[in-house]
Amino acid sequence: MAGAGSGIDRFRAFLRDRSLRVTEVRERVALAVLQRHGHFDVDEVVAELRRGGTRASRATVYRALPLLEQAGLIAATTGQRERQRYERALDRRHHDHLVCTRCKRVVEFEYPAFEILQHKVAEMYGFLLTSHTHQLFGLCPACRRREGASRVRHR
Amino acid sequence: MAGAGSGIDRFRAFLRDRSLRVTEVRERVALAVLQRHGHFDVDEVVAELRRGGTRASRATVYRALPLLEQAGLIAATTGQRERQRYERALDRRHHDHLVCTRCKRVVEFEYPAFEILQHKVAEMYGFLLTSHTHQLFGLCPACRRREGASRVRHR
DNA sequence: TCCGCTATTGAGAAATAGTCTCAATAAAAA
DNA sequence: TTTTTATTGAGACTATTTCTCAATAGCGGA
Ligand SMILES: [Zn+2]
Ligand SMILES: [Zn+2]
Ligand SMILES: [Zn+2]
Ligand SMILES: [Zn+2]
Repeated sequence: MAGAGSGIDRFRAFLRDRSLRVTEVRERVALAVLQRHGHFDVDEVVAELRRGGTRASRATVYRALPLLEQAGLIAATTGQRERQRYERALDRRHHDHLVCTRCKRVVEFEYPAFEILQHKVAEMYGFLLTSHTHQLFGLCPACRRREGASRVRHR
Repeated sequence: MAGAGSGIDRFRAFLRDRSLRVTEVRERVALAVLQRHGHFDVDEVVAELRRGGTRASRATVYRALPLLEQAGLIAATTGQRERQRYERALDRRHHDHLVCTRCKRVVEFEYPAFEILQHKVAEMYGFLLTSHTHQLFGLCPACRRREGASRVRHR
């Protein structure tokens, strides 16, 4: 298991790869999150940095975390925060959603195996399951095709 | 398949069950959402009502939708909107989360079948899967036990 | 049916979370 | 070292949701 050191290296490589700058603050944030054990949010990172004598602005941390995520150093544990939406449930079977991240198209899918496994997992940990969120994100067929053209996207 | 009528009845029963009042506005909101076909958000409901001559305040609709959800007339299609959180991903295997809605405890689980099925579903619809959110909500063992005592909770 | 109690409503204020602006700073290239 | 330009910080701003409180309206009992 590699430590924070190799994480930093990977992050630097990631930044250079897309001609982003390897900065003091970005490295501090990277070190801070790599030391963490559990789950954390933006302000916890800011606080951690401050404790270590680095005063980074919230905006900067907000900007850094997605980079660390893209570099594979951290993962978001809560989905993408968007406006709450609903749909009719009466007389409809439960289903989950496949969402195109480019055109926002939503496809509904019904796949009972998921629900069965979810209950199995809950049972395994003694939880009484009451609900779940399950959304798959990706590119829909149309956007996949279009994707070939619109290439690299520097920042 | 039962129409909006039986939905209203069910909603009334739900309200009476917990000594909540069956009001004009709540019924209007219920009717509005039961007519809907696809996904919708709060403001779309407000607009729909207004079109039908009912001027309900956004706050009221915000208050009514969770009731309709609890009554089983509608379902939220986006997870629970909460502050974004992260966790270290480097040198960790992917996992999803089981969250206790009472004490907020988080249990991590790793269950490869989910990821395999997710890819299968994506493929089925021609999507190129890039990420997902998958969280299970319920009561953890400790809170389940405690739940026996703390009963009905009137509003 | 009318009365009284209190839940619900409306309107806007407040809270919450995240993004944007822009002048100052600091990487990296030359 | 100089030049170029990405990044930073601080706070303003946006978007979404929740809260506050006076006015209104269900609902149970007389
Ligand atoms: Zn599901
Ligand atoms: Zn749906
Ligand atoms: Zn997963
Ligand atoms: Zn986790």
